[in-house]
Amino acid sequence: MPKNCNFIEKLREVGLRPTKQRIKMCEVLYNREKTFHFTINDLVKMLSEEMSQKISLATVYNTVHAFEKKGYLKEISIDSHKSYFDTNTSAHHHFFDEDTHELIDCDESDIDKINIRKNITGKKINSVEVLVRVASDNQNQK
Amino acid sequence: MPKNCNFIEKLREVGLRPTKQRIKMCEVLYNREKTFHFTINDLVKMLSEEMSQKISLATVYNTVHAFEKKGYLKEISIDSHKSYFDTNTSAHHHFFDEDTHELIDCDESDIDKINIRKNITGKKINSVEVLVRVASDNQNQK
DNA sequence: TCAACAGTTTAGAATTATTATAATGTATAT
DNA sequence: ATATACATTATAATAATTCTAAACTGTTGA
Repeated sequence: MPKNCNFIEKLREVGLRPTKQRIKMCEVLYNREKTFHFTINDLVKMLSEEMSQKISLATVYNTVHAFEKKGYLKEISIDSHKSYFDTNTSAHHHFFDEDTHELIDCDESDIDKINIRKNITGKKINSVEVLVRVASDNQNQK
Repeated sequence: MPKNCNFIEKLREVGLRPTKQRIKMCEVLYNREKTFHFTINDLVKMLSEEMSQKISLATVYNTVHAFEKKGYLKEISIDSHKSYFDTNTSAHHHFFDEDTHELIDCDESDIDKINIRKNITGKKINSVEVLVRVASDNQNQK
């Protein structure tokens, strides 16, 4: 698929140089049907599988954060030990499966709009995010 | 205040030995009007100020996690870089001030009850938590 | 009361995730 | 084509957390 041209343009639009590594990352992240969630570790694995030459860990970190800053990726805080990222950058909520450590998107229709009545003086709301933790029904429940 | 007896009993009830260090931690954490939020770092500082002898960092980690497992503390995920804990273990939501990195409790009345329409087969909901990120109104907004 | 044991604490080493550094490489505008 | 500014790389550094093994201390039962 010659989608790379799109990525080159996309990168250029937001002021990122379309380097080999960034284009490869775009392919891995965005050349797919659905958005998905990953940790840096996941991504490194995916990249090293897809690429002939290896990619530096530092580059993956830098590029992911560059993408995040530009709004290509969203970071999700669930677990203080790992950073999860989401290629779905729109405002949405998540389920987190505590058994498998898997993140699942909530559709907009899954949760009612959240109405916040409290106001912190001098502060504006940047985001409102719901995290629903789920686990297997029968076994241990925490 | 001779509240220590309560702590000794409380610890015993959940099967934790009432050692000097754990009792001290109970005092620092629960001998106060209001519940509060802290990071391990905060707690180490508070403890070293209050105690004559120093307490090992490893002990603080172990004991905090022991408390968490027993339901004395709740961990809150906000930031992948730091673990925040809350002495308020009831289900409630939070504001996070991105300027000061301060956590603020939501009263129950501040947010409507959240209704989740999606069901993950075979999984039960363990918790539903809302995090509202706020920041200064005028300056940078991310 | 006291010995023995199991659970705890401790300091420091190890681990893990992440970030900084400095040299080398490369995309871009001229 | 070339200079320059930005990227990438390997490695070192840092930060938070966990592990380890030895010393210590509540607890239990004699």
